[in-house]
Amino acid sequence: MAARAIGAGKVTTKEEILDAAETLFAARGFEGASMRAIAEAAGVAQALLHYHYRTKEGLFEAMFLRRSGAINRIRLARLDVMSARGRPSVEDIVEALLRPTIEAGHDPSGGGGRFASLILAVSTAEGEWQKGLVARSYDPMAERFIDALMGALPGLDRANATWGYLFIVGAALTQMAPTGRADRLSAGAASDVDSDAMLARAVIFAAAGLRALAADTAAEHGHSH
Amino acid sequence: MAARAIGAGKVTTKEEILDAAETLFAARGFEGASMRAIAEAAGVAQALLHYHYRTKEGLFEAMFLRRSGAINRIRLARLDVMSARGRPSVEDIVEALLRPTIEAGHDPSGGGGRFASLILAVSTAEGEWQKGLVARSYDPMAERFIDALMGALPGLDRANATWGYLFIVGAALTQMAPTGRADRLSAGAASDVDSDAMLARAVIFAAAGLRALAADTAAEHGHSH
DNA sequence: GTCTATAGTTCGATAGAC
DNA sequence: GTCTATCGAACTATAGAC
Repeated sequence: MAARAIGAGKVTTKEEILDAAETLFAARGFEGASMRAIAEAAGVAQALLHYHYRTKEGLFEAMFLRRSGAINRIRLARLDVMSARGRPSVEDIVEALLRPTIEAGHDPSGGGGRFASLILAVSTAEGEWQKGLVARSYDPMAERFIDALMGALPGLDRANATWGYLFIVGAALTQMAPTGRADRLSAGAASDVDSDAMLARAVIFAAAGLRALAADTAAEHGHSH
Repeated sequence: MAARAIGAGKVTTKEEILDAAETLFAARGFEGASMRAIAEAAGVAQALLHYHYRTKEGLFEAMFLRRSGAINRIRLARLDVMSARGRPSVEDIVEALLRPTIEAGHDPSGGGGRFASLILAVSTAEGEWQKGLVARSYDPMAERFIDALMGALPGLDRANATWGYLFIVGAALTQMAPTGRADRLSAGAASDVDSDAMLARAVIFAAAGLRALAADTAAEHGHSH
């Protein structure tokens, strides 16, 4: 039925503009997507984009915060539910972290699985406003998940929990964009279209990696003290 | 003395253009970096870029293939040396895969640690010529490392070895770009400026993740047959 | 809130002198 | 091989009618 995953009520013009912006920014990058092309994709005049979002930068920020906010609310809600039931496992935490972004990719209104590319582009950009956007959007959520990882793995210190968190997000995000590389390199045995299979592997991979980092931390502390 | 890491002889104008292109493309992306800005950074007239590389796309390809070729030659040479001495460990394979890209980041002539962002941008771009560029540059090397991983971990099938390879590359590449996120999220306990510390963690994380994927493969085959 | 029209800038690429 | 000068197209953003 393809119900909208963001916003409950009627689809406004402002949201249609954000949808078009998300698709085009994800496909062509910030500089590669023009206001003209976004306006055309949204079926409105170009001047309307400036009326609603002032500048191209403003439009990008609004688009980015809408999607990242929706994803992070789901992530934290799942973490809260799990924590209320007792101490969650590493696997549960990793799944709560990764699955909402994958499911956002299934949302037909949005970038169609390409929001992951957008996050990567923004986080590696050099512009100050883009670094700030990443920090505002993701740091509070990231800190909560890093804390949760330390809670699930006694012996994992903050440095290793942070590395682990960043490794997991980097590993998963780079596989969410539909590049076709998995299919080609595995001769069809793995497919980046099958995001559920990817997620299952990522959880196994990440949980084992985190446990190894925790064991290494404990070993080092044992040696030096 | 900051000797050049690419090319042995005198620094030609063509190479100076490639150096400037690498820095600017990495910092601002393909559309964000203009031929004007690259020419100015290289200290030559803009028309000279077109004389040597025909189009902006041609310049980008030449720049990308120079650096990726240099990195991949080192990777494969290390893998060959290790393989000649016996069966290399998972840790050795992962280190041979990741360290050359980190060391390319130390090369003062190049993108200064930002070539990693460039690889991420190209691999997640939608353009056909960019996907083709990634395939030509990296697939043959990737296949050799996937084979090596399967050789080091009996029980790891091709699908899991491919996922593992892609997870490792994605996890490491996203941490090589100097975003400052590690410092901020860990309150200074981890730093993305210290690439050696990052590499040590990445090797531990990746090796454990791969072993877990191998164990899972074996368990599945045991169940279903 | 939405449109048409356009100002002002920057872009990739080429012509042609040296 | 390197330069200056410039063309034509595309860009962001705004003015002003409805």
